[in-house]
Amino acid sequence: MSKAQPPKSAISPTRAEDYAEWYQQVVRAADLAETSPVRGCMVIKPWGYAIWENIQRVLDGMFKATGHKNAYFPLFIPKSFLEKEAEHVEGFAKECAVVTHHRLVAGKNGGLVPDPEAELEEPLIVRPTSETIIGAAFAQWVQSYRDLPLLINQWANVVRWELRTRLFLRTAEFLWQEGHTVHATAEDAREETLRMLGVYSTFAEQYLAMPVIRGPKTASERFPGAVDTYSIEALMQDRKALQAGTSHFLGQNFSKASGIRFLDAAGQQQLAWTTSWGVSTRLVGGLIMTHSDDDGLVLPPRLAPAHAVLWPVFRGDDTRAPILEAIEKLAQAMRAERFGDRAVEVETDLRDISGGDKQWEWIKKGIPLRIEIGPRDLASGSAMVMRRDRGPKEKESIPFAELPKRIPELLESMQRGLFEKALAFRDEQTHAIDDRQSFDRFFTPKSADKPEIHGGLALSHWCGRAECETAIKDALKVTVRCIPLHGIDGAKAAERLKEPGACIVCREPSQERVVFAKSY
RNA sequence: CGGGGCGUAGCGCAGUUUGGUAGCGCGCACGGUUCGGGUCCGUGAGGUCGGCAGUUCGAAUCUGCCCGCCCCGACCA
Repeated sequence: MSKAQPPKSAISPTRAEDYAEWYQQVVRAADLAETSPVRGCMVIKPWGYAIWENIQRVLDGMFKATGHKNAYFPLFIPKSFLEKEAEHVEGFAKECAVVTHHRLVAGKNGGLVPDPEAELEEPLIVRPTSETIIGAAFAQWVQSYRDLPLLINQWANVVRWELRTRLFLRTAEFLWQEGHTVHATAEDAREETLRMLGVYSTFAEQYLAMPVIRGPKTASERFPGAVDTYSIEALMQDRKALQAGTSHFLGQNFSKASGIRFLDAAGQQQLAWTTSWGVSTRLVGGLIMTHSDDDGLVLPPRLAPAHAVLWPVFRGDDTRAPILEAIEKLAQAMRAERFGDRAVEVETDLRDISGGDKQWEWIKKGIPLRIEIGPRDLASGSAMVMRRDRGPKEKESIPFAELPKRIPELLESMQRGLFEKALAFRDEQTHAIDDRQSFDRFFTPKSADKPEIHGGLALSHWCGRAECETAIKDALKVTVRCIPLHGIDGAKAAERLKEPGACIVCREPSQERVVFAKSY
């Protein structure tokens, strides 16, 4: 075979060539997850799961800091529970896994079949979300206004029988947290809904380095059974929006369905007000699509499973021992430093494989810092430091004595740089569009057969009517992502929201712009 | 679930039209070589060709049914 030329990029195809395929290759090359023998379900591998663990750790701290406690509820939901809230049923019925038997027996042609004798009296649903089963518990727990607010979170897996799945972005089973709270008044519940939206938004921007727009969804995009649904929306590099977290004000719908009542200070029985909110392993997909490049995964340092990897470069046996010693010493010194809310985490890679392989493997895994020590470094008392947010061959020589102390600063600058880059990208792809013709052009690819990356966020006027929303969706597959609450960060787009105009479809008057985009 | 594509070694593929019982590259193991870099040479391990049934002396190859994956739609976090 002809001599293998190093490819121009470590991931093939590139983002521009085939974004969907690029995404899958990044996931694979970084060893984050793989498909499993179970339809629509993924195996999350250690490097990917460690990202999720970091997400969990940080969010869990934020939930506790806002007064929430963790609990755990059953995986199974009796069918009758799900039937209690009309809109909820309609929303989830079509994607539920159902358990009907509790025993298997040998079948006629070998193998196992459900025992007809062991059919359940009432089928159990594998939870697609837990409002109803948690509501039943809450009805018992809440008796008095003194029991409120009740602030509970659960870390769990849920199952939604999706027709088309993609690793992390949409899987049949996914991991998430779901917060469920009960309040004495509508105001308290609304405040909680927005508080948690704020927590998600802070987390997305400070940890995932993923700028988000927050605001309420339109009626058609609401969670089944919610009075109001709020979301954080992020823009991916293919210029499609990703709903990265949701927070719902459920009004009294689920209290009514589950009988969550309490006696107020005046001794009157009242229906409670509830909320729910959640983020899932989808955040990992969002992280990947926000920062990664044609060489693979790029990890924001705050959530990276490890911050740096050290490896030796040998040249002859006489330098071996002192280099290994220097590696170990430097790793220890680095581990004594802190970055954000945890110790600096360092891997050492002493595998006897070629330096090039090692280099590219860690690039594809997205580790923030790669550090190597060879004979020349040893002689000069320094190490070569390479950053994942710079070119693969850019190196900086830093003396051993200074390096550990500089790690937090380096990581911080990378974290900030990733956010700023993502923000600048979003700003570039965000446009105020006022006429339908420009709107259509914006969302129509030049090549129909093999659509190139196109579109972005359109800030346009909308009259608020569902039929105009549907018209856009049917024509262009573009939807209202949300109605921004606090404007949008980024210079150009910021001040264009709260101004009067005419609906992009029907030209009826509108008081503010909303965010339109194609989405995941 | 509709349209399209595809299932052959861990990964990427050839072989299927013209049936004769499996090959290439990468990866993996070992030896050497090289090494501030995705080395090069050699040796080797690894496959019930998605599954079941049929046609046939003989099936990766032909026929039927089923399963799964990917892309585009509908649905959705």
